[in-house]
Amino acid sequence: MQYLNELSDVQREAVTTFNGPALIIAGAGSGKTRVLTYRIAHLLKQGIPPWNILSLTFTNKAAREMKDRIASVVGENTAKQLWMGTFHSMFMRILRAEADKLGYVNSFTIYDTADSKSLISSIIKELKLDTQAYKVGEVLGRISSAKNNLITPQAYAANTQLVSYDRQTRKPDIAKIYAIYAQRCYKASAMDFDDLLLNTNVLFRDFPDVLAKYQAKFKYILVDEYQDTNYSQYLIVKKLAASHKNVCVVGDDAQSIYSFRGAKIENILNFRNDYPEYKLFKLEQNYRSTQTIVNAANSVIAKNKRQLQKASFSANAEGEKIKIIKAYTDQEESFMVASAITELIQRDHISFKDIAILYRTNAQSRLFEESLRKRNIPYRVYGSLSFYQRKEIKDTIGYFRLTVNPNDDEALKRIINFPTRGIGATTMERLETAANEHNQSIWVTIEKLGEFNPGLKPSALGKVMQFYNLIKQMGTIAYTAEAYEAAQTIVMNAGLMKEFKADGSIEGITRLQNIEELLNSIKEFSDTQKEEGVAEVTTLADYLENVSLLTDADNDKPEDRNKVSIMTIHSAKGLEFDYVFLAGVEEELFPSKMSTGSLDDIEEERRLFYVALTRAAKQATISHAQVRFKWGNLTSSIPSRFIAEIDTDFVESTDETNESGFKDSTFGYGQDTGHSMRNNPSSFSRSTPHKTEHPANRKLKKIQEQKQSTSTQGHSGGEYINPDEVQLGIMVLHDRFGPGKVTSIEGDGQNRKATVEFRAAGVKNLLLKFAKLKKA
DNA sequence: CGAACCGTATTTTTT
DNA sequence: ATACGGTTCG
Repeated sequence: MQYLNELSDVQREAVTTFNGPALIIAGAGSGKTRVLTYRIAHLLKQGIPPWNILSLTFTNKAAREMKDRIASVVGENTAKQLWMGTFHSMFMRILRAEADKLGYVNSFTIYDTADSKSLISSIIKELKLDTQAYKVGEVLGRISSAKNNLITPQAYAANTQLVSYDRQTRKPDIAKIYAIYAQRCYKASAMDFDDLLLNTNVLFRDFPDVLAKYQAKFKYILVDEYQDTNYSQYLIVKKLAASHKNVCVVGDDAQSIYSFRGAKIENILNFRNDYPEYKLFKLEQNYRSTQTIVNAANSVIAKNKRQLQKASFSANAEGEKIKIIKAYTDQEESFMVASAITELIQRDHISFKDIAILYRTNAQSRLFEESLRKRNIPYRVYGSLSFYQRKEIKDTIGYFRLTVNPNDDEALKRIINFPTRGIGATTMERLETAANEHNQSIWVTIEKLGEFNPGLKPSALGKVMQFYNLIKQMGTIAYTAEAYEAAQTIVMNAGLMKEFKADGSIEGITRLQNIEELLNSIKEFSDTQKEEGVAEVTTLADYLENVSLLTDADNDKPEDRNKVSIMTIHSAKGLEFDYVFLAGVEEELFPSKMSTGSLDDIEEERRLFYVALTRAAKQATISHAQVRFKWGNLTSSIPSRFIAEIDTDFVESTDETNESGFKDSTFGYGQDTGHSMRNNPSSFSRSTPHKTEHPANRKLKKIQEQKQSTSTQGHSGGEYINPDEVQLGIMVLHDRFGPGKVTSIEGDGQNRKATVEFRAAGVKNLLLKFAKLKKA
């Protein structure tokens, strides 16, 4: 039991006490993963067969890494027989085995968010509802949260609270949409992400013998990130553990950041009620971060009301204080962060892989990409647009999906006219109407054209039949042929290669490369399957099962191993980096504008901030900008309240920094608001964010107003700028410290772009902003 | 039916 | 700004 020596006392206790319910409260960096892996290794060493252990993680990546670590203790052969993965992937596996009981084919499709949205959008149009009132994302959100709380369409319609809420928000027909949506998914033999959990609950509820089977199978259950489980997940675990109660949950209430997805922090708070005989283990020592970082993070999270008692501490070096980068604009922020990274690399010889830039929203990634690229710093962006969400990949996979499950209407609608084969809107509308009338998929409708009689024109009919035969002929190979060959054949026969090759543009070439990458990944997948002896022949159907739940983070390429990581804080959960740059820490961005409504929302944002800080092992740097481009407009921002909430002992203070951690000497908008920031620094931090408009912004707005009014040209030298007068070197667009100088003009006539350079006080002379000038 | 054009909404976070 | 959806013209 060599591994037991590598653990602290509490950790060892948590590893070796393996019977009965256990709650492990694991603060950030407390060696949680280590405890989980050793606990499982320990179970295996006790002679528990791996297939009796169910271990649920938050991401595929976490599962993979944990499996590897367990393999190094107990051997690969044992480790790979563990049931270890995300809730979604594990219960998908069970649902595929039991699909017939719920009336699905076992090759059922997984609808991703895009599929769900597209289906909901067509239902809204079908019902002739106001698309302004019924926003697809919102409707999906309502449906999703209903599902996560195990509320069926019938139950939804009968739930007075939900219905009256919908009525109040002028969306009385959500129940109806939900019902149709569920029905359509069902007839397409498709499940969305939430269905994987919902249907598992249905399965366990309606088939007690099936539940009993899995209860007996999974003698030991472990759940990671328990604070981020939703009701649906909670209930699955509860049911499975009901007889033996060997359930070990690990989590940290301070890191609960997924309530928008239905996660219930109560699950971890209420564990003691469900299992009164539970044992509690508190892992409070942070082995990851410096004392400064841990103390700083603690000082912020202390502001939250709802939390379990826990004293997180670090015995590591004190470390450097948290740095604050105050930038004038978002562009400058990215520039300064890139400079700081360059310095780390050149002066301190830090590896790229030990550095991360974190932010609140994906949209912030672009500027950092640009500034890193300019300095030749290799980086990898996680999240944003995943490989699998690229159009060409979705189109190609659409063919695979349709051949595996022809009832997959969303796939069919996606590709029936791609590449274009003359099947247009009218034809599709007729087919869909007929399909809906008979409550069948579009595919079945095509098979029964004679019977359903959608009234297609002869020419359309011919084209539809041609498409039908194409897919039909591919259908057989999807289940029989080797995945890679099948994929290649389909890509060729569908005319996809021809379509992609025809486009010689840079983007077109990238698309082609992406398709090749997809095909390679299929080959890789079936090779691994063969090596592991999973199956003799890996079919396309097998591949699809695997790919449907993959995310961007799962697509790790070897060449990405030493790069700076750029990602949202949410995706950084569970990761750690020596140096963390936390960017865009401004009011309305972080905390998000959407989350400033209620105390609960703010507390979740604060937990998110806590997660962000505690990703850093050696040093955290926080940056914020005063002016940011948002929807093509300059908007001014004030530093986030969270910066002021950090105990000042842990924040680096420069002579320009006041006690709340902000420089007060740079850009105040005193002239506009009537009170200068310089005289009143506290108004910067705590008070409600007041909208002070940046002078440059005001000027820009005027230009836009002018653009819209066809009559006035504006007067030169006055408040308006006459586009015709914008020439190199002239001064336009005042900021507080004076006018900006036009340094370059691109394009001509209607679409000129002028680059205007400002000189901001105390800040280097580097601000570049442009105004798009159109002739009125 | 398809390409080109125009107007509008978009930004919270993800399995 | 950009991407998407809707409309219009060929």
